[in-house]
Amino acid sequence: MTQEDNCRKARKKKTPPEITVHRLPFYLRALERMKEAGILITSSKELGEWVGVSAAQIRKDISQFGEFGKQGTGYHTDFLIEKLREILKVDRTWDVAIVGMGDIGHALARYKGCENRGFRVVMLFDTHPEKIGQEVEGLPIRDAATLPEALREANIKVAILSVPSNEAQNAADKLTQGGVKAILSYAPICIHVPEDVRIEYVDPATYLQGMTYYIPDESD
Amino acid sequence: MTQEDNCRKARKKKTPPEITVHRLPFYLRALERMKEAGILITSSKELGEWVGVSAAQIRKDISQFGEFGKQGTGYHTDFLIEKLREILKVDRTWDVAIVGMGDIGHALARYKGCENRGFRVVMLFDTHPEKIGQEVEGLPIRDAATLPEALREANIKVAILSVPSNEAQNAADKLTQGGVKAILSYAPICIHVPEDVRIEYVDPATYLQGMTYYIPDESD
DNA sequence: TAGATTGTTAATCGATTAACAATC
DNA sequence: TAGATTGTTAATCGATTAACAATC
Repeated sequence: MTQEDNCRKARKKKTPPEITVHRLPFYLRALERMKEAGILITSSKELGEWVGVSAAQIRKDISQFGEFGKQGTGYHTDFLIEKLREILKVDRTWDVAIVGMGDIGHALARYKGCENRGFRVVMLFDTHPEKIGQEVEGLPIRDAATLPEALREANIKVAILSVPSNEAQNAADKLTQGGVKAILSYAPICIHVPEDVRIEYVDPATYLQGMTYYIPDESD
Repeated sequence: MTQEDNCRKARKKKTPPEITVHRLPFYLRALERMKEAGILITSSKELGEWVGVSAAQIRKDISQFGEFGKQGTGYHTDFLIEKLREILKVDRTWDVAIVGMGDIGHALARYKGCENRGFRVVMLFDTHPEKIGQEVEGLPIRDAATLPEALREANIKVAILSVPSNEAQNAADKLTQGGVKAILSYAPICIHVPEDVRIEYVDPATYLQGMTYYIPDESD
């Protein structure tokens, strides 16, 4: 396929749906585990089984971003990992700030699960005077009042928000003022951010409440 | 509307889509905050603004479960809160077990954000001998080998899974053996569970990776 | 070549939105 | 009564699945 063809295609194709982009990290993680397991080449069928998605869905999703497979063969695990990392922009390491050093904030500051997956916690913030100055994992907790400037200076684009609900909107405003473009919020409320800022919600209680609906009432 | 009408309707109506059920906890949380703010009556429009959803969506979602509003008036905040709690089955307190007492597990054991929202952490488990026996928030960390029996005895239906990826499937199997019907997993991999068990994934790195895609490359 | 699997198109399915009659 | 807002229906939009030609 020539460059011209690629161009024509890119023009014709719509931007990939958000729901597709959100599945990519799962594909990436499964492929990394496959690689660890020594699987060098895989198929949409096999990958689908690993991530709990249909083979057609996998192919459709991946093909939105290019032609990374080979007919009759499948996908080279290594190559697809590399491509997905590029697409998701986790072929680099993003510096991350945590705002709100309660239990969740503390845990995330210590958590190593985001390392090697594109993220590194580099700054911690809180508003409580008694917390400011304390160290967690070698990082000092800074005064949240200094947020926008500190983030801008350090060119931080990604933040985790783990403050109480009633402080969340205010803290998010400071984050966006500081140039943050992606926020992971542990507060169970809708936060309003500018168009070019993404926000995702991961409050555990919210998720649990969505599951108890399906638990049948006691009758066993 | 008569009881007969209600019955006929219930028969005709399909079971509410999962995506609707998953929005309900957000509605509930917003309504609780409205109540705190002294808002006694609200509308689909106002609630929609609080949760970032269209008014039509709100009405459609809520009407799946009954007629809780009044034309020309809106919804009584208190009444709708009560109804949503019943629907989501969080008008009671669910005992929760945490499996995997790493940083996330520790944080969730201490976290108070799930209380008053239908959940209470009552049991902690880990496989590491050096952790077993330790206390967190007054709860002993138990041997994960005793999982199925302990859960069944205590009639625990809800669990949080915060073990490393490679232990997640195994731990989930023990949970379902113990009668658990809802699992909140912090491991970034697809876990296979029986049909009557729900599982939700909340790995922070996975969510962050879905957002960095949208951050434009440096050019500012 | 025969078998396998992709990338893509068309068909199906489901969710959201718009509109409005019902009614408080 | 006039104004407002629900619950619901029909129209639109988008996502998933099925099927298959292309091709390794």
